[in-house]
Amino acid sequence: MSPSSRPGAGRPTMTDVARAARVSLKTVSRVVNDEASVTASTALAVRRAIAELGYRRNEHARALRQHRALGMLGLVIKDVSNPFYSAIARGVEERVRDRGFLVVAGSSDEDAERERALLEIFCERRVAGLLVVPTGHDHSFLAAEMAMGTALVFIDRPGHNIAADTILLDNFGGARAGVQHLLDHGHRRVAFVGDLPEVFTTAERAKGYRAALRSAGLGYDRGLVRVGCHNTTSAAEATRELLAQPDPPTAIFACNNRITFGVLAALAGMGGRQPRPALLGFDDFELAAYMTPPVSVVAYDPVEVGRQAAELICRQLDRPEGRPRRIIVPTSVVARGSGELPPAGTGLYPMARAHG
Amino acid sequence: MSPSSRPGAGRPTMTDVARAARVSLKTVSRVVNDEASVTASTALAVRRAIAELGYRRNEHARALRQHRALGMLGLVIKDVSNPFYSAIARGVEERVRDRGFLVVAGSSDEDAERERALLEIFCERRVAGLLVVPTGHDHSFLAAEMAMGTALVFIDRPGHNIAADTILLDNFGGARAGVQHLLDHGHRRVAFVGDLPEVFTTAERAKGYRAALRSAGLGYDRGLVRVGCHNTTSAAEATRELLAQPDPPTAIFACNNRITFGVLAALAGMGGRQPRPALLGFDDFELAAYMTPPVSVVAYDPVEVGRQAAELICRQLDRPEGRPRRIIVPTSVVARGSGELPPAGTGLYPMARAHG
DNA sequence: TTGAAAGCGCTACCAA
DNA sequence: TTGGTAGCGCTTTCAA
Repeated sequence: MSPSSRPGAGRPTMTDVARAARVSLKTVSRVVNDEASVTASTALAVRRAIAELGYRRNEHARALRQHRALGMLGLVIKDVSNPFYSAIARGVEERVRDRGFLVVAGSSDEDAERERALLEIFCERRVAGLLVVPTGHDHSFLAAEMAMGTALVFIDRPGHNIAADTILLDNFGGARAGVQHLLDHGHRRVAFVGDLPEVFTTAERAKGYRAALRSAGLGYDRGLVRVGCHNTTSAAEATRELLAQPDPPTAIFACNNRITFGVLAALAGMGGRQPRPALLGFDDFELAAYMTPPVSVVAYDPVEVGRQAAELICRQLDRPEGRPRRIIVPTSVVARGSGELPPAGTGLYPMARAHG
Repeated sequence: MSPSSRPGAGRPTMTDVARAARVSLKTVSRVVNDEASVTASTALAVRRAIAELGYRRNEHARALRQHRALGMLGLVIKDVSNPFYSAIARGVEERVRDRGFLVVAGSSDEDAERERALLEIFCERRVAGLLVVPTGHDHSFLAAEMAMGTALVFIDRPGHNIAADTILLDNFGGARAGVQHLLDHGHRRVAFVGDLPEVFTTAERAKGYRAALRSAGLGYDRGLVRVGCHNTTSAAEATRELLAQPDPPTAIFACNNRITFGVLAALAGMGGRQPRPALLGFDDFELAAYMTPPVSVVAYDPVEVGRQAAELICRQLDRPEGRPRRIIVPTSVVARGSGELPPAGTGLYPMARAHG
C-alpha cells in the first residue's frame, strides 16, 4: 500500500483522486485547472472523487513546478497594531486581492535586526514582492533578490543603498503648512515635539517646522523643541516640561500620531490650570473630531498609501524593466479647533464655552 | 547550458551551489541544514559559494519534501485596519514568532463568502493553522482540513457546525457589569446601542444588558434599544434619535468600539444644548482617557486574546489529540468619568466645569 | 565524510 | 480527448 493511499494519513493527492476516479493523474490536473479538453462525464467523475476525498490542490508543489513565486507579498511595518500601519496593510490587501495575492505582515518594532530577519524569511518563502517601512540603514542585501525578480517598494521612508520604488508623504510640505497654520493664528512661540531625530519622517517634518518659522521671520528657539520621544509617555513628559517653562509655547506641533496622543495626555492631565496651548498634529486619527477641542491635523489617507504601494509592486511584477519611481502623497491641513485656539488662551475650549 | 546555470535567469539552486563549490548536492544540503558530518574546509567552500551566488533555500520545495505545512498561520478577521482586530493579529504574531511561524491576515469584512474564500485559499497554501473571527454560519467544510492536521481556533465568536478550540470574551458578564455600573450611579433609563443583532457578541451583550436591568427590577423598554448599527455613522444617528425622544435615556451603553465612536460623534455634534448622558462603552480604546469627559469602558486586552488564540493553535499542533477547549477572557469596568455622570445632567462635563 | 538515486505533488511536453 | 514521462528544488535513504 503506497503512502498516499493510506486513508487518514496525510492529505489526498492528485494521484489519489486519479485512482478513485479511474483516470490518469494528468486528467485530474486538467479538471482541477479548468482546461477545456475534458469530457463532461470524465470531469464529473473527477469532481466527485475530489469532493469525496476532500482533495485540495497543493499550491507549493504547483508554484515549485511553475517556477513562480507563490502569490504572496511580504509587508514589514513598525507595528501591525498601530492604526497608521494597519491602514497601510489594509490598502495593500485591497489592491492585490483581485490578483490573488495574500499579504504576510510582520512587525519590525523599529528594530533593524528584526527587519532584516523578517525580510530574509520572506525571501526564503519566495514572496513575489516586499513592501517595507524601513528601519535599518542598509538594504543592499536585497539587491540580489530584486535581480531575481522580487519586487520591492519602500513605504514612508526611503531605503538605503539600493534603488527601489518608494512612496513617501509630503513630510516637509505638510509640516510647514501645519506650522504656518499655527502662525497664521497669531502664534509666535510654537513648540515641536517629535520622535527620534534620526527617523526620516521626523527629520523632514522638523525641516518643515523650521522653514515655516524662517519664512515668518522667527528665529529657531531650541527651548521649544523636544525630540527623541519614542512613545506616548515620553511625549507627554516632554509636553509637561515645555509648558512648565517660564515662557511656555502657546502652540504645539506634534510630529506624529503617537506624539499627538502624548500631548493630549499631558493636556488632559493639566486640567484647566493654565491657558490651553493650540495643538496641531501630523497624522489624522479617527477620534480627532470628537476631542475637546477637536484636534486639527496634517492629514492624508494611509489606506491610499497602501494601495499605491501595492500598485507599484504590481507594476514591477508586470513590467520588471523601468527605473525606480518615487511617489509623494500630498497632505492637507484639517482645521478642527485645537489648531485655531488663539495665543492668549482664554482657558476655555470652544465647546466648554458653549456649555458655560 | 542547463537552465539553472544561466546567470540572472531564476534563482540559484542547491545544484548551482554544489557545482560552484565542487561538491555534491547532498553536501550542500548538509551545510545548509547545519548537519554535523561535514569537514570544516568543505563547509567553508560551500558557504563561500552560497554567499557568492546569493543562494537562499527554497522553503516550498523543503516543505513539499518533508510533508509538512509551511510555517504559516492564516488569520481571518473582520478588518485588518480595525484596532481591535489588528491588536489580535499582533498578539498572534508575538506568540508564534519564536516558532518561526508567519501570519497571513485577511479581512472578511463580515462577508461569509469572502471568509470562506480566504479559508479555502489558506488551505490550498497548506497553512499549519487557521485563526478565525467567524462571520459565516457553517464551518463544517473545515472538518476535513482538521482531520488532516490543520489546527483551528475561533476567536471572539463561536464557529458553527464544527468542534474547535474557541476563545471568547465574557460578553454577558462584561455587559451586565457595565450596565450595573450605570445603574449604580443612579440611572434608570439606560439605552443600548448595538451592532447587528445576529452578531454573537451583540446578542450576548444585549443579554447582559437585560440581565442587569432585570436584577435592578427595571423593565425592558424597547424604546431605549437601538440595534443594527453596523458602523459609526448609523450609531451616531441612532444616538441622536434616542436623545430626541420625549423621555430620553440618561445613560447609554455602547455595544462595541465602533458604536462608542458613533455615540461620541453624536454627543460632540450636540454641543451643550442638553444634559449630557452618561456613556459606557464595550471595548477600551487608546484615547478613552483623554476624551471630555474621559470615557468609561468595559475593558480587556485584545493583544492577549491574540496570544491565547495562538497558544491554542500551538497546543493543537503539538498534541493533535484532545477535545476542544473554550477560553473565556475576563473583562473589567474601567471608570473614567463618562460612566459616572449623574442622571440629572448638569450640562457641564467635569473638565469643562473646572475651566468655568 | 561524502555521494547517487528516488521521490514529495504538481505541471509541461510530447505521444497516442 | 487522454495518458505517460520528466523534472521543479529539496530531503531521505542507502551505498561508498
